[in-house]
Amino acid sequence: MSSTMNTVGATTYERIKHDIIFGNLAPGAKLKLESLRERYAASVSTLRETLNRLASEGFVDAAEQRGFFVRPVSESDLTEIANLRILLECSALETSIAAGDADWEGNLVAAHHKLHKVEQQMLAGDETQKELWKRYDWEFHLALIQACNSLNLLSLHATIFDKYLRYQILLLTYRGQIAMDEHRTMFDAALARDTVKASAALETHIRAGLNHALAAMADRKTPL
Amino acid sequence: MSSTMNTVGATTYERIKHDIIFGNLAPGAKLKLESLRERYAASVSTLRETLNRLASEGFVDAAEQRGFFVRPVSESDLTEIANLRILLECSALETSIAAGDADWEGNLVAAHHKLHKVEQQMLAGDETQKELWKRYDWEFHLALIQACNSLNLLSLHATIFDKYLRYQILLLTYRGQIAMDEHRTMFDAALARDTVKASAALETHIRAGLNHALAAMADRKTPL
DNA sequence: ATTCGCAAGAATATATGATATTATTCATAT
DNA sequence: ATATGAATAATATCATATATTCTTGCGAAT
Repeated sequence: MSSTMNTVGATTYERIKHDIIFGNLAPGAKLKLESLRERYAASVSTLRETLNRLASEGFVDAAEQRGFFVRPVSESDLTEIANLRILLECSALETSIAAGDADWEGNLVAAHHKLHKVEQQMLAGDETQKELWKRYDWEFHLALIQACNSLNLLSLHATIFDKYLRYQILLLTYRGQIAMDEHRTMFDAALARDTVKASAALETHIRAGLNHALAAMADRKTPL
Repeated sequence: MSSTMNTVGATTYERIKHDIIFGNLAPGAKLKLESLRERYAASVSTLRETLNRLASEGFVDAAEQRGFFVRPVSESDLTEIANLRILLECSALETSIAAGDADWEGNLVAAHHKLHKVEQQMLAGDETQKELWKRYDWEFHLALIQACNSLNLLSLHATIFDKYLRYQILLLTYRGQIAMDEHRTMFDAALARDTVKASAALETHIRAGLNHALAAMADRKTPL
């Protein structure tokens, strides 16, 4: 997420991924290379590189000889993603709490502080902080599992988290005070090294977010 | 894995991935585009597409402006991969056993039969069947979790399985009779819908394979 | 009249070789 | 030994050529 991007490939990758997650590229939309070339000012070859990357991460569908499409959304897919996030993040959280050292604690305290602050602002009605909230939410969840000692796990989790985030953005679901309390519960349990409680709180947190999102998906007038 | 591949990109992807998993491209090796061009008879752009895909799956490391490398191997990486396989595959197995229908059972019986047959041949000293054994082992494990109702989970698992496979091939570890018995135990427990027993057997199976591979890695003269 | 089959043309995806950028190497000087 | 800088090698990017799929329109059959 660093702001200084060297190569064209890296920047267009970040931009397209961002546009998919934030709904600027609608679910199911055809990604015509010629249109993308104008929009992102990159050559076809460069675009194909990034689309192939995004395809293997699951943000894009690649149909042999027929081009690329933004991965569609569905209730079943959202449910799968949420369940996977629970599986991966709870597992990582448990090992992380068991292995975390002073640095881990310090980083976690900082991350929670920043998240808490922006959550209070949003609760007070300041909607302008949405981008920041999303970022601090991510950094808090990452800080929790950072000490899990598995780069492979962290990498898979990061992708799943982004997929989950897309649904959150798409459905504009912010759960306010409740989510804030859940974060606090996780934070306290993690610092107290209460693995079971922290993991349970995390599962509750994600499952509540899932139900909230599924409900929003159900009473949507416009189909996605 | 279909033998008929249309596009150059798809075939080179399969070939390079295969060569990494089967050690024809050594861990850590530099993947120079010009060399690959000769070896796989594809253009630079096409190769870059496949290398980017393989990079986001974790078979290749992409170093900004410095090219591509075969992902190195290490004991810690192997341990991470094995733990992830346990996490994903056990979870999938549990839901699959709970949800599997008659088709699932039928397919599972067939898969186990084929695996068992080739395992007996290998036990009798027929080393020529190694490729087939590897394939049937994969198909058996896939058949077990096929009914888990999560394409996202199956997709992640497939990648992890391949990474685990690379270590198995690299270290030439075949555990003979014991692995055969473990497969039988899982198979029986799955058909009997004994979720707990099946899951425990799977974890034992993977953990034993991990220890076997770690031991082989430790007493290796030639470093990887 | 409507559906189906099929060819010609348009649109699009795939693949290639050429060019521009960036890293690495190696000789030379401090 | 370290630093400097030209020569070399490799990567990143592009514009274009080739192959494939999609669309359209026409005619034949039901």
